[in-house]
Amino acid sequence: MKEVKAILNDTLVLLFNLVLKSEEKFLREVGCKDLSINEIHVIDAVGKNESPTMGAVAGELNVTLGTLTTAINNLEKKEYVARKRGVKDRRVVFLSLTEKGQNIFDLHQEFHDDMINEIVNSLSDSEELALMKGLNNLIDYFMTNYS
Amino acid sequence: MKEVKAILNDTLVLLFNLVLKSEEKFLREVGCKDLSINEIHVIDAVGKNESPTMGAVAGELNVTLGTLTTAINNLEKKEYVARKRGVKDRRVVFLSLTEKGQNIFDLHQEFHDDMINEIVNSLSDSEELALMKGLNNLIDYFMTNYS
DNA sequence: AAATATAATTTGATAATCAAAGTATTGAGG
DNA sequence: CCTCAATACTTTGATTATCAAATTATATTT
Repeated sequence: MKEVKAILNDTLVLLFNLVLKSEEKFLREVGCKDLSINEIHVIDAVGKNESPTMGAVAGELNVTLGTLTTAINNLEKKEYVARKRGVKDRRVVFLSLTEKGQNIFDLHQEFHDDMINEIVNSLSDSEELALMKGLNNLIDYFMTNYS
Repeated sequence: MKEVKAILNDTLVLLFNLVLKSEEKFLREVGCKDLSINEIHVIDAVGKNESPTMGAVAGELNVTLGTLTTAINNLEKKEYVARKRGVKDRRVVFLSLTEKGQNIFDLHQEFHDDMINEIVNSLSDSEELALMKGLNNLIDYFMTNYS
Protein backbone atom coordinates (compact mmCIF):
# COMPACT_ATOMS: atom_id res chain seq x y z
CA MET A 1 0.00 0.00 0.00
CA LYS A 2 2.89 2.32 0.67
CA GLU A 3 3.99 1.79 -2.87
CA VAL A 4 0.75 3.13 -4.29
CA LYS A 5 0.94 6.23 -2.16
CA ALA A 6 4.46 7.01 -3.22
CA ILE A 7 3.57 6.53 -6.85
CA LEU A 8 0.48 8.66 -6.49
CA ASN A 9 2.51 11.44 -4.94
CA ASP A 10 5.13 11.41 -7.67
CA THR A 11 2.42 11.23 -10.29
CA LEU A 12 0.63 14.25 -8.92
CA VAL A 13 3.82 16.27 -8.67
CA LEU A 14 4.81 15.36 -12.20
CA LEU A 15 1.35 16.17 -13.47
CA PHE A 16 1.49 19.54 -11.80
CA ASN A 17 4.61 20.61 -13.65
CA LEU A 18 3.47 19.01 -16.85
CA VAL A 19 0.14 20.79 -16.99
CA LEU A 20 1.76 24.19 -16.59
CA LYS A 21 4.45 23.57 -19.16
CA SER A 22 1.94 22.08 -21.58
CA GLU A 23 -0.32 25.06 -21.31
CA GLU A 24 2.61 27.30 -22.12
CA LYS A 25 3.59 25.17 -25.08
CA PHE A 26 0.03 25.09 -26.34
CA LEU A 27 -0.05 28.87 -26.38
CA ARG A 28 3.13 29.10 -28.40
CA GLU A 29 1.87 26.53 -30.90
CA VAL A 30 -1.32 28.47 -31.27
CA GLY A 31 0.73 31.51 -32.23
CA CYS A 32 0.22 33.56 -29.10
CA LYS A 33 3.48 35.34 -28.42
CA ASP A 34 2.62 38.14 -26.02
CA LEU A 35 0.91 36.30 -23.16
CA SER A 36 2.40 34.41 -20.24
CA ILE A 37 0.73 31.42 -18.67
CA ASN A 38 -0.20 33.63 -15.77
CA GLU A 39 -1.92 36.13 -17.98
CA ILE A 40 -3.90 33.33 -19.62
CA HIS A 41 -5.16 32.29 -16.23
CA VAL A 42 -6.29 35.83 -15.56
CA ILE A 43 -8.12 35.90 -18.88
CA ASP A 44 -9.62 32.55 -18.03
CA ALA A 45 -10.85 33.74 -14.65
CA VAL A 46 -12.38 36.86 -16.18
CA GLY A 47 -14.05 34.87 -18.93
CA LYS A 48 -15.70 32.29 -16.75
CA ASN A 49 -16.80 34.48 -13.87
CA GLU A 50 -20.39 35.60 -14.23
CA SER A 51 -19.70 38.88 -12.44
CA PRO A 52 -16.00 39.55 -12.90
CA THR A 53 -15.08 42.39 -10.61
CA MET A 54 -11.46 42.97 -9.56
CA GLY A 55 -12.22 41.51 -6.17
CA ALA A 56 -13.98 38.41 -7.48
CA VAL A 57 -11.21 37.62 -9.95
CA ALA A 58 -8.45 38.25 -7.41
CA GLY A 59 -10.24 35.93 -5.02
CA GLU A 60 -10.62 33.23 -7.61
CA LEU A 61 -6.94 33.43 -8.49
CA ASN A 62 -5.87 33.67 -4.87
CA VAL A 63 -3.78 36.79 -5.40
CA THR A 64 -4.01 40.22 -3.79
CA LEU A 65 -5.85 43.08 -5.44
CA GLY A 66 -2.55 44.84 -5.97
CA THR A 67 -1.18 41.92 -7.92
CA LEU A 68 -4.29 41.76 -10.06
CA THR A 69 -4.24 45.50 -10.69
CA THR A 70 -0.82 45.31 -12.34
CA ALA A 71 -1.84 42.21 -14.30
CA ILE A 72 -4.99 43.92 -15.57
CA ASN A 73 -3.05 47.08 -16.40
CA ASN A 74 -0.90 45.06 -18.76
CA LEU A 75 -3.78 43.07 -20.25
CA GLU A 76 -5.71 46.28 -20.80
CA LYS A 77 -2.71 47.84 -22.55
CA LYS A 78 -2.43 44.75 -24.75
CA GLU A 79 -6.17 44.93 -25.36
CA TYR A 80 -7.24 41.56 -24.03
CA VAL A 81 -9.50 42.85 -21.27
CA ALA A 82 -11.42 46.05 -20.58
CA ARG A 83 -12.30 47.85 -17.36
CA LYS A 84 -15.60 49.52 -16.61
CA ARG A 85 -16.62 51.25 -13.40
CA GLY A 86 -19.85 50.08 -11.79
CA VAL A 87 -22.74 52.50 -12.11
CA LYS A 88 -24.59 51.42 -9.00
CA ASP A 89 -21.46 51.26 -6.87
CA ARG A 90 -18.70 53.35 -8.37
CA ARG A 91 -15.99 51.74 -6.27
CA VAL A 92 -16.37 48.49 -8.16
CA VAL A 93 -14.54 47.76 -11.42
CA PHE A 94 -16.09 45.27 -13.81
CA LEU A 95 -13.81 43.41 -16.18
CA SER A 96 -14.66 41.99 -19.57
CA LEU A 97 -12.87 40.28 -22.42
CA THR A 98 -12.29 42.10 -25.68
CA GLU A 99 -12.73 40.18 -28.91
CA LYS A 100 -9.02 39.39 -28.82
CA GLY A 101 -9.38 38.20 -25.26
CA GLN A 102 -12.42 36.06 -25.98
CA ASN A 103 -10.50 34.45 -28.80
CA ILE A 104 -7.66 33.33 -26.59
CA PHE A 105 -10.13 32.29 -23.94
CA ASP A 106 -11.79 29.93 -26.41
CA LEU A 107 -8.47 28.46 -27.49
CA HIS A 108 -7.39 27.85 -23.94
CA GLN A 109 -10.74 26.23 -23.27
CA GLU A 110 -10.01 23.81 -26.09
CA PHE A 111 -6.79 22.83 -24.40
CA HIS A 112 -8.66 22.07 -21.22
CA ASP A 113 -11.35 20.15 -23.07
CA ASP A 114 -8.72 17.99 -24.73
CA MET A 115 -7.12 17.38 -21.38
CA ILE A 116 -10.38 16.37 -19.75
CA ASN A 117 -11.39 14.19 -22.68
CA GLU A 118 -8.11 12.40 -22.38
CA ILE A 119 -8.87 11.45 -18.81
CA VAL A 120 -12.53 10.69 -19.14
CA ASN A 121 -12.38 8.72 -22.36
CA SER A 122 -9.89 6.32 -20.91
CA LEU A 123 -12.09 5.48 -17.95
CA SER A 124 -15.18 3.40 -17.47
CA ASP A 125 -18.17 5.01 -15.81
CA SER A 126 -17.32 3.55 -12.44
CA GLU A 127 -13.71 4.61 -12.74
CA GLU A 128 -14.87 8.07 -13.65
CA LEU A 129 -16.83 8.20 -10.42
CA ALA A 130 -13.83 7.01 -8.45
CA LEU A 131 -11.73 9.80 -9.88
CA MET A 132 -14.30 12.42 -9.01
CA LYS A 133 -14.61 11.00 -5.54
CA GLY A 134 -10.87 11.15 -5.00
CA LEU A 135 -10.63 14.72 -6.22
CA ASN A 136 -13.61 15.88 -4.21
CA ASN A 137 -12.24 14.38 -1.05
CA LEU A 138 -9.04 16.21 -1.65
CA ILE A 139 -10.83 19.51 -2.10
CA ASP A 140 -12.83 18.99 1.08
CA TYR A 141 -9.63 18.24 2.87
CA PHE A 142 -7.97 21.45 1.76
CA MET A 143 -11.06 23.50 2.41
CA THR A 144 -11.33 22.32 6.00
CA ASN A 145 -7.63 22.19 6.82
CA TYR A 146 -6.11 25.09 4.97
CA SER A 147 -8.77 27.63 4.19
CA MET B 1 -21.63 13.12 -19.88
CA LYS B 2 -20.78 16.72 -20.65
CA GLU B 3 -21.69 17.56 -17.08
CA VAL B 4 -19.04 15.25 -15.68
CA LYS B 5 -16.36 16.73 -17.89
CA ALA B 6 -17.19 20.27 -16.89
CA ILE B 7 -17.18 19.34 -13.24
CA LEU B 8 -13.92 17.49 -13.61
CA ASN B 9 -12.34 20.49 -15.27
CA ASP B 10 -13.48 22.90 -12.58
CA THR B 11 -12.41 20.46 -9.91
CA LEU B 12 -8.93 20.13 -11.33
CA VAL B 13 -8.49 23.86 -11.68
CA LEU B 14 -9.70 24.46 -8.15
CA LEU B 15 -7.44 21.74 -6.85
CA PHE B 16 -4.50 23.27 -8.61
CA ASN B 17 -4.86 26.60 -6.87
CA LEU B 18 -5.76 24.98 -3.60
CA VAL B 19 -2.70 22.77 -3.44
CA LEU B 20 -0.35 25.69 -3.98
CA LYS B 21 -2.05 27.91 -1.44
CA SER B 22 -2.30 25.09 1.07
CA GLU B 23 1.38 24.35 0.79
CA GLU B 24 2.10 27.99 1.45
CA LYS B 25 -0.23 28.05 4.42
CA PHE B 26 1.26 24.86 5.77
CA LEU B 27 4.68 26.45 5.76
CA ARG B 28 3.49 29.48 7.68
CA GLU B 29 1.74 27.33 10.26
CA VAL B 30 4.88 25.32 10.70
CA GLY B 31 6.70 28.54 11.51
CA CYS B 32 8.76 28.89 8.36
CA LYS B 33 8.87 32.57 7.52
CA ASP B 34 11.75 32.94 5.09
CA LEU B 35 10.87 30.48 2.32
CA SER B 36 8.56 30.89 -0.65
CA ILE B 37 6.61 28.00 -2.07
CA ASN B 38 9.01 27.98 -4.98
CA GLU B 39 12.00 27.64 -2.73
CA ILE B 40 10.35 24.71 -0.98
CA HIS B 41 9.98 22.99 -4.29
CA VAL B 42 13.66 23.50 -4.97
CA ILE B 43 14.52 22.01 -1.58
CA ASP B 44 12.15 19.17 -2.32
CA ALA B 45 13.78 18.45 -5.67
CA VAL B 46 17.25 18.52 -4.12
CA GLY B 47 16.18 16.25 -1.29
CA LYS B 48 14.56 13.56 -3.36
CA ASN B 49 17.07 13.41 -6.21
CA GLU B 50 19.63 10.69 -5.71
CA SER B 51 22.30 12.66 -7.58
CA PRO B 52 21.28 16.30 -7.26
CA THR B 53 23.46 18.27 -9.64
CA MET B 54 22.40 21.72 -10.83
CA GLY B 55 21.44 20.26 -14.18
CA ALA B 56 19.41 17.39 -12.75
CA VAL B 57 17.47 19.63 -10.39
CA ALA B 58 16.85 22.27 -13.04
CA GLY B 59 15.55 19.55 -15.34
CA GLU B 60 13.26 18.14 -12.71
CA LEU B 61 11.84 21.57 -11.98
CA ASN B 62 11.59 22.50 -15.65
CA VAL B 63 13.52 25.73 -15.24
CA THR B 64 16.73 26.94 -16.87
CA LEU B 65 20.09 26.61 -15.18
CA GLY B 66 20.23 30.37 -14.82
CA THR B 67 16.99 30.42 -12.90
CA LEU B 68 18.16 27.66 -10.62
CA THR B 69 21.50 29.36 -10.02
CA THR B 70 19.82 32.40 -8.52
CA ALA B 71 17.46 30.24 -6.49
CA ILE B 72 20.35 28.23 -5.10
CA ASN B 73 22.33 31.39 -4.38
CA ASN B 74 19.55 32.52 -2.09
CA LEU B 75 19.02 29.13 -0.48
CA GLU B 76 22.74 28.83 0.14
CA LYS B 77 22.81 32.27 1.74
CA LYS B 78 19.91 31.25 3.96
CA GLU B 79 21.71 28.01 4.72
CA TYR B 80 19.16 25.51 3.47
CA VAL B 81 21.33 23.93 0.79
CA ALA B 82 25.06 23.59 0.14
CA ARG B 83 27.08 23.44 -3.05
CA LYS B 84 30.02 21.16 -3.68
CA ARG B 85 32.05 20.87 -6.85
CA GLY B 86 32.42 17.39 -8.32
CA VAL B 87 35.85 15.84 -7.91
CA LYS B 88 35.71 13.56 -10.91
CA ASP B 89 34.25 16.21 -13.19
CA ARG B 90 34.91 19.65 -11.84
CA ARG B 91 32.30 21.33 -14.02
CA VAL B 92 29.52 19.67 -12.08
CA VAL B 93 28.04 21.13 -8.89
CA PHE B 94 26.45 18.75 -6.42
CA LEU B 95 23.76 20.09 -4.12
CA SER B 96 22.84 18.85 -0.69
CA LEU B 97 20.48 19.83 2.11
CA THR B 98 21.84 21.29 5.32
CA GLU B 99 20.30 20.19 8.59
CA LYS B 100 17.95 23.15 8.36
CA GLY B 101 17.07 22.16 4.81
CA GLN B 102 16.49 18.53 5.69
CA ASN B 103 14.19 19.66 8.44
CA ILE B 104 11.94 21.61 6.14
CA PHE B 105 12.12 18.83 3.60
CA ASP B 106 10.74 16.40 6.17
CA LEU B 107 7.95 18.76 7.14
CA HIS B 108 6.94 19.33 3.56
CA GLN B 109 6.99 15.60 3.02
CA GLU B 110 4.50 15.27 5.85
CA PHE B 111 2.20 17.68 4.08
CA HIS B 112 2.34 15.56 0.97
CA ASP B 113 1.82 12.36 2.91
CA ASP B 114 -1.27 13.82 4.54
CA MET B 115 -2.54 14.88 1.17
CA ILE B 116 -2.01 11.48 -0.37
CA ASN B 117 -3.49 9.69 2.62
CA GLU B 118 -6.56 11.82 2.30
CA ILE B 119 -7.10 10.62 -1.24
CA VAL B 120 -6.15 7.02 -0.82
CA ASN B 121 -7.94 6.36 2.45
CA SER B 122 -11.22 7.53 1.01
CA LEU B 123 -11.05 5.12 -1.90
CA SER B 124 -11.56 1.41 -2.30
CA ASP B 125 -8.83 -0.60 -3.95
CA SER B 126 -10.56 -0.53 -7.30
CA GLU B 127 -11.20 3.18 -7.06
CA GLU B 128 -7.58 3.68 -6.23
CA LEU B 129 -6.65 1.90 -9.42
CA ALA B 130 -9.06 4.05 -11.41
CA LEU B 131 -7.48 7.19 -10.07
CA MET B 132 -4.00 5.99 -10.96
CA LYS B 133 -5.19 5.02 -14.40
CA GLY B 134 -6.71 8.45 -15.00
CA LEU B 135 -3.60 10.24 -13.86
CA ASN B 136 -1.28 8.02 -15.85
CA ASN B 137 -3.28 8.53 -19.00
CA LEU B 138 -3.00 12.22 -18.49
CA ILE B 139 0.74 12.05 -18.11
CA ASP B 140 1.10 9.94 -21.24
CA TYR B 141 -1.02 12.45 -23.06
CA PHE B 142 1.16 15.38 -22.06
CA MET B 143 4.35 13.49 -22.73
CA THR B 144 3.35 12.63 -26.27
CA ASN B 145 1.58 15.86 -27.15
CA TYR B 146 3.54 18.56 -25.42
CA SER B 147 7.01 17.32 -24.66
C1' DA C 1 47.01 20.80 -29.35
C1' DA C 2 42.97 22.72 -31.09
C1' DA C 3 38.23 22.55 -31.66
C1' DT C 4 33.98 21.27 -29.75
C1' DA C 5 30.88 20.13 -26.17
C1' DT C 6 29.18 20.39 -21.49
C1' DA C 7 28.01 22.41 -16.73
C1' DA C 8 27.35 26.14 -14.44
C1' DT C 9 27.34 31.33 -13.64
C1' DT C 10 26.61 36.04 -14.85
C1' DT C 11 24.14 39.73 -17.03
C1' DG C 12 20.32 42.38 -18.42
C1' DA C 13 15.61 42.58 -18.78
C1' DT C 14 10.77 41.62 -17.65
C1' DA C 15 6.86 39.57 -15.04
C1' DA C 16 4.72 38.24 -10.63
C1' DT C 17 4.16 38.93 -6.18
C1' DC C 18 3.20 41.09 -1.54
C1' DA C 19 2.47 44.43 2.32
C1' DA C 20 1.44 48.82 3.39
C1' DA C 21 -0.12 53.36 2.29
C1' DG C 22 -3.26 56.10 -0.41
C1' DT C 23 -7.80 57.35 -2.98
C1' DA C 24 -12.53 57.27 -3.84
C1' DT C 25 -17.02 55.82 -2.72
C1' DT C 26 -20.58 53.83 0.10
C1' DG C 27 -23.28 52.88 4.21
C1' DA C 28 -24.56 53.32 9.14
C1' DG C 29 -25.35 55.86 13.43
C1' DG C 30 -26.15 59.88 15.49
C1' DC D 1 -27.18 65.85 6.80
C1' DC D 2 -22.54 64.76 8.77
C1' DT D 3 -19.08 62.02 10.32
C1' DC D 4 -16.78 57.76 10.65
C1' DA D 5 -15.98 53.23 9.47
C1' DA D 6 -15.93 49.93 5.88
C1' DT D 7 -15.22 48.61 1.14
C1' DA D 8 -13.06 48.40 -3.60
C1' DC D 9 -9.49 49.42 -5.85
C1' DT D 10 -4.75 51.59 -7.07
C1' DT D 11 -0.12 52.96 -6.09
C1' DT D 12 4.40 52.39 -4.15
C1' DG D 13 8.48 50.09 -2.94
C1' DA D 14 10.68 45.96 -2.57
C1' DT D 15 11.67 41.10 -3.53
C1' DT D 16 11.53 36.85 -6.17
C1' DA D 17 11.12 34.22 -10.44
C1' DT D 18 12.05 33.86 -14.87
C1' DC D 19 14.47 33.71 -19.45
C1' DA D 20 17.85 34.30 -23.31
C1' DA D 21 22.32 35.27 -24.37
C1' DA D 22 27.12 35.92 -23.14
C1' DT D 23 30.83 34.13 -20.26
C1' DT D 24 33.88 30.94 -17.63
C1' DA D 25 35.82 26.71 -16.64
C1' DT D 26 36.44 22.03 -17.51
C1' DA D 27 36.13 17.70 -20.40
C1' DT D 28 36.11 15.25 -24.62
C1' DT D 29 37.06 14.47 -29.34
C1' DT D 30 39.70 14.58 -33.25
